[in-house]
Amino acid sequence: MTELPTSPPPDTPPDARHRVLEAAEAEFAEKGYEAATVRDICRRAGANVAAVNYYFRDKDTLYRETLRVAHECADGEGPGQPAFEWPADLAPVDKLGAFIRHMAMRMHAPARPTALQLLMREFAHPSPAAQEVILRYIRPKAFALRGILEEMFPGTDPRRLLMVGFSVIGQILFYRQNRPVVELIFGKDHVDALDAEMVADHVTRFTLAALGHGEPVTSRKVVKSSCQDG
Amino acid sequence: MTELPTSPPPDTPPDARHRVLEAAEAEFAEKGYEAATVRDICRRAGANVAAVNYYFRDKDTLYRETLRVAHECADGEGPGQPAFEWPADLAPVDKLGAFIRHMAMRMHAPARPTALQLLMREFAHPSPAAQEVILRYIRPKAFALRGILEEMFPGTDPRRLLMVGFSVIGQILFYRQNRPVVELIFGKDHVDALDAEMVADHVTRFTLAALGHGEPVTSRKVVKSSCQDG
DNA sequence: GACTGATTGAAACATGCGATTGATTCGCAA
DNA sequence: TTGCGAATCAATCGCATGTTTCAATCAGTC
Repeated sequence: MTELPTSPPPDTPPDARHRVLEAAEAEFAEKGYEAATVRDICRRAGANVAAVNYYFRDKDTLYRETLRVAHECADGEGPGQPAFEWPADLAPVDKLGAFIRHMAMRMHAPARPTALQLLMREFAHPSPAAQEVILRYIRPKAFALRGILEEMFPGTDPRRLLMVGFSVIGQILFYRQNRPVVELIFGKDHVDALDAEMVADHVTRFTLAALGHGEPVTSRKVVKSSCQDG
Repeated sequence: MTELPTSPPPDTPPDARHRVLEAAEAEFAEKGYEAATVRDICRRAGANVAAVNYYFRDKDTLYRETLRVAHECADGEGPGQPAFEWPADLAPVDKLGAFIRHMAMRMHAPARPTALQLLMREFAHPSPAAQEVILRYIRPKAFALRGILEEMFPGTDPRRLLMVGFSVIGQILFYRQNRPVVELIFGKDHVDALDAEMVADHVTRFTLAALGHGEPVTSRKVVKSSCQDG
């Protein structure tokens, strides 16, 4: 068990270790752990097959490390830092709206798409290596949402608030987790038309209406400007 | 390319072909296509490795066939048959409630758990072999929901109704697709406490409130009688 | 009982995988 | 230049996988 070489601080041009790490992120995200091969990863990175053994110990360690940096780079938030920072005097209702919009944006146009793709894969079928990542990545956001809901409805049954939170997150995640199926059924065009802004707006209104704030979603009609559909 | 042997009608005790098919369903559902091996499948089926080549051509064909029967057995509905059949004079609002309850039940306690697990795996990361299955399995349900919503809100912008449908399905699917993550964050006990009945009830009230029917979800508090509330 | 086709069994084959080796090259200080 | 550790490379090893083979066994028929 010798010491593994680590990369220099990120001021130099991308060295082999970084290239392998990025290639691994892409390959693992696209194909999953089993289907991705170290040969493909190294070919993609322009490195030799031995690099994965030289910089990381083996495929499994490479995967864990890839998962770790993906978690750190998925969005700009480092671990321990507050997940969201609004003006503290913001009304709870507006906090909820900001939360929804924030999450919808992050799901629709993440800072690092392949990283999020990899994490989503882990969330669907968590490997034993993913527990820590899951806890650090999602837990704070879940608790932030719960805090908002508790602020909005103090004294409400926790199970109810839990399910309300799930309703919020479930609505947003749907567009991410089931996009291929939705595109297959309704056509890619109709799905692409639903950008992050529309989704965020809809989920916010749908949720607030369900919670007794604002009017029902179907009361006001969408203004059909130039978009063609019946 | 010779003819593949097919099974006799299902009146005989489970023959090798059926056993392999069932074992394949379980293995593919648990591990995914790549990680599942034909050796494990055959060992689980109590059959020889050659059986997969004898009854099916190869692993890929076995997978497609497994997917096909999983689609047929996931719930009692055959292809072409109407996905839902209520009294036609049921009020649209009640149809929506029935749809939600039906789907929540099917997701929470499916007739054939491993089959649904396999299908959900395909929905998350569709393989080229899954398109037909997806179209036949989900499409009718999606259209049924859309029909209900159109009936409830005639003349509403289709995109809006589409997103409303996604909100409904997203809420329900969340409990299925993200159960491991939720259990990890909030604890298995708290999640197990949310049975299909509670989920169906919550999603129905949440959705109807968002659509202007019924009171907001947080207006009435849950009566914590013993454990199960009505 | 002997023939025939369907089915099963154990063994082997070919391939691609992850992992490893040992030589070679590179960067750079002495 | 020389020397030395870091980094890279082609080549290979052991192994698990999907697939194939072919003989053995079974069920039914004549």
